[in-house]
Amino acid sequence: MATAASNPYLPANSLLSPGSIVHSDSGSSAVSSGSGGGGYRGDPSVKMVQSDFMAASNGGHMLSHAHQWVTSLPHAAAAAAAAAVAAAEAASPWSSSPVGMTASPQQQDGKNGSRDDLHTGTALHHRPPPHLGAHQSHAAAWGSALSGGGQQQQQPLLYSQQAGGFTVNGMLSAGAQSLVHASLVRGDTPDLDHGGGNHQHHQHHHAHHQHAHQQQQHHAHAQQQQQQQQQQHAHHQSSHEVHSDEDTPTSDDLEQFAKQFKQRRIKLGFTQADVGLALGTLYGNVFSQTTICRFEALQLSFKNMCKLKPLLNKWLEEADSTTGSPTSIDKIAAQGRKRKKRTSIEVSVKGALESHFLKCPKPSAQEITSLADNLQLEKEVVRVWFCNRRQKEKRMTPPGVPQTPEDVYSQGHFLVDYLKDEAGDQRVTSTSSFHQVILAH
DNA sequence: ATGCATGAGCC
DNA sequence: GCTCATGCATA
Repeated sequence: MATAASNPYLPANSLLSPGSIVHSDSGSSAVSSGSGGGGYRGDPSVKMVQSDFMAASNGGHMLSHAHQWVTSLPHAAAAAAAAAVAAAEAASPWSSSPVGMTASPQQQDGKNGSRDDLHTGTALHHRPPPHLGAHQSHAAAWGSALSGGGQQQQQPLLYSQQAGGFTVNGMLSAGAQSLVHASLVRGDTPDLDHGGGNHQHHQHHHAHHQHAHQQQQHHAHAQQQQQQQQQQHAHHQSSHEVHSDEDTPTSDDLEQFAKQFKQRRIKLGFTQADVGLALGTLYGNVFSQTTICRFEALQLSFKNMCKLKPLLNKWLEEADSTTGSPTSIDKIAAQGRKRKKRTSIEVSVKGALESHFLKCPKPSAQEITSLADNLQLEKEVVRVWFCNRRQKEKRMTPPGVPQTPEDVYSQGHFLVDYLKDEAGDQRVTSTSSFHQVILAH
């Protein structure tokens, strides 16, 4: 169905003057980031024409006409692929892991280690969280993170400034809570763990499983930092591993942590959004509900998970230590980032896209163009769709795959089938519990 | 919880 | 133009 044709977002920033700052390259765009421009939502003053924005932000290519954002597609030409879609949606090809320590996900590779503020608080990594008692079979780690060029980029640190006063210490500064307006503590009782639909708390056993080595042999890469030895040590400590925030966790660690994190978070009565904001006020990096959610669901890349874990871990510690303290949360105005209205792609069209994706995950510009033409979608929309589709496949947890063994069976088999991939990419994942279950099955 | 989108950095 | 981290908007 067509999305609203006109969508006047309200840019609060100074940018987007059709004639002044038309930059066609991303490199020079100083548009976003930094200097909280003020939320466009809260400032309904300016209106702009979408086409202008379009021309300015996307390499300057013009659309056929003004409101081309409308993406509707009447004919259901590719309805046949619908089934495939469903399947593919749920299945995410994982490769098996390289066991051992073949891969070492480097979070920020050396070349552009500009992201320092991440470690602002790393100094106080003290008490190891009381977690992890369940299982541990970190035989392998995800090797996925071996990017050829290592193009890690990091956020330009937005909103680091907080209006003096609204947040004391993120949201849980012990002792300071009194002066905080405890307005928004979710009224829910602090000891419900059904809260936001959290249901999977049981742990399953994993059989140690390590197979199919799939080493990354992209091209010669020589930058290597030592950071994975710790896990090997902890390996023979049959009780629980003791990883400090510095080392590289295994996928099991992450899985464990994510689960525990979610549990604690809910117990403490915080929403994902709260946490995201707290991280911002505590460490200078705000994160959205989306990100927290994806973290908990392991829907981020391994590298990304590794990067966020320390932050969340510290938040957890804080939160745990200040039990029962009401906290404050404030909205920090969203960035003045005018977005194109989300295009809603029809199911039938998605089906078509899916089938194409299965055949060719990386269509050429030309193919994209014709595909877009056939589906009557904007080329850019199609391009982005493929990008997102590819990205989705690289996540830790295949979308829709539940964490419980039972559920795994129901849709597990095709997980295995999709264990294919094109050449250059090795998103090696390894032993994640359910994966093993499937294979063992 | 997720789909579509933005943008930095790389090629 | 791609990847990757991330998020607004929405189902």
